[in-house]
Amino acid sequence: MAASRGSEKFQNFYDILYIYPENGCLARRCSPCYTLCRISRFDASRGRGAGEVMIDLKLVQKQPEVLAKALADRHSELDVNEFLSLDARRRALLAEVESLRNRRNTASGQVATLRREGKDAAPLRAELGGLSDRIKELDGQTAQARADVEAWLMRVPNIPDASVPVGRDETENVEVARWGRPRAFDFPAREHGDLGTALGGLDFERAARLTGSRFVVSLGWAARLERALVNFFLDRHTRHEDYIEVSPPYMVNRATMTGTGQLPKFEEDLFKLREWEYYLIPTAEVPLTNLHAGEALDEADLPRAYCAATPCFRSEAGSAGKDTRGIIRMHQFTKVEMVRFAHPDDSFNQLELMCGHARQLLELLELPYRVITLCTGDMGFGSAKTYDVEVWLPAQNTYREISSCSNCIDFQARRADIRFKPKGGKTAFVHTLNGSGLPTGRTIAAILENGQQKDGSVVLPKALVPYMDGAEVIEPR
RNA sequence: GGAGGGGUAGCGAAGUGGCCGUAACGCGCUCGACUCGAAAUCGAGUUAUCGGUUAAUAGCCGGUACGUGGGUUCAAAUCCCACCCCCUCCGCCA
Repeated sequence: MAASRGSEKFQNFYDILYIYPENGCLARRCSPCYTLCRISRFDASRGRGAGEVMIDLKLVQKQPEVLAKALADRHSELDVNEFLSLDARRRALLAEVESLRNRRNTASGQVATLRREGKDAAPLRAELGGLSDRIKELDGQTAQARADVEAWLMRVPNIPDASVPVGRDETENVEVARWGRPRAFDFPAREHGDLGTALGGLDFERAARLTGSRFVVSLGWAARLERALVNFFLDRHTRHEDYIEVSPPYMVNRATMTGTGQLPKFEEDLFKLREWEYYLIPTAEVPLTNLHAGEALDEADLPRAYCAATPCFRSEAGSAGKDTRGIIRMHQFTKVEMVRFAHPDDSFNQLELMCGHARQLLELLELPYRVITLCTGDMGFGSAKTYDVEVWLPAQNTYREISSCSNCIDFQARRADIRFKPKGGKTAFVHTLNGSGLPTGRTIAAILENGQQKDGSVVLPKALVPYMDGAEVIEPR
């Protein structure tokens, strides 16, 4: 299936990997990620690693360039050779300690036999005296070697799907769809921050006083509009689509953040509690995807869909000076998130479906948008394929991201240990998808800018009128 | 915060130092028998993972895993210590 989608550039790449054809999802199951990143399972509820590191090094030993290429397409700084030496050390230690254990186990069995027969086991016991200490010592070294390997693997990004264009940065993303026509203005379109402030709904000054920059206070119609949008979005997802509404924790532990890929690499993007090993969620994707961490779902339960409206907290480290006007980039914003758990054979269909759900919302809100496929250099860490939906913002005279829909395939499922049991087959990792549907802030920005009139009033989309107690227009005071 | 109970395979649950982790028993699942077909019934099968070997995620050999970590022991699901989570009751509290 991936082969038919595959770009020429990736064709070779995936052909190498067509090794495990039994499960019908060739490219994904054969991706280097599958063989490489069989990272230790951890029990999210307990917040620490519980399993063995699971690595199949053979493929990398034979084809180290496979992973190297994937990393290069991602512009990753990771060096495959570093991994190879780390893992070689791990395996050498493992072989040694395992043979010692074997010796101890057989000898212990002999002691038991001798005792049962009433013979003297003392000499044998004396011989085994120092064995456990030596094993303990080697165990420590092995655990460290394993941790080194694991730490390396946790920083390996997901492998791009064959259909993803190879590219350096956002300039090489590919537009795949466009809906609606940007309105022609017979007056200069005003920026949403100005409009919202003038209409008395947005207050940046007081927010800065309460907290700091990149926060906003919504008042009156703006607060009401935010609530209306949350209800409108959730109603669509739960009444017209198959999503189960969730109200999750807004702060989660370290294992949960690791499960979806925010940690260990992106700690600086997160707000962390000082006295607790808890983090504020940057998106509801984190609690929703981890909802089934450590579980094995019924195959019949797939696909399974959840949605949640939550605040999202982001430090926006590294974006100083970017989007300083308006409410495009806040430390806290409210977003409705969609998450889907899919069968590996079905996940790319589910991506199209879910992206369609996000697009539908914009169409109902009469907001022009376009859809782009992110290239390899612009994709998020955990994603194998991402569509960005971009809404038209007249004041910026451009399309801006309002939803990002990603298929993470088995990347997060492996980290969070989310599996399913196929009928008559071995348990396998599910595929996880997530998408915004939609954030309230950027949606309000788009509604204000696209619906503005010459007198500074804003016409609301018809779909929202019932959610706004019948109000059709936001009037200047 | 205090007292008590609990955490074992996909699920429930037995198991108090070696013959019990290819984990009793039950459910589920897979295959088969019976049946026109199904249900019911009967029979058989069914933990995961790491390392080695290998073309192999097939076999075979070995290791590990009974909430997590540590300790005692030749040997730990089992004994000891600490911690986490769940349940019941008490206290406090939005």
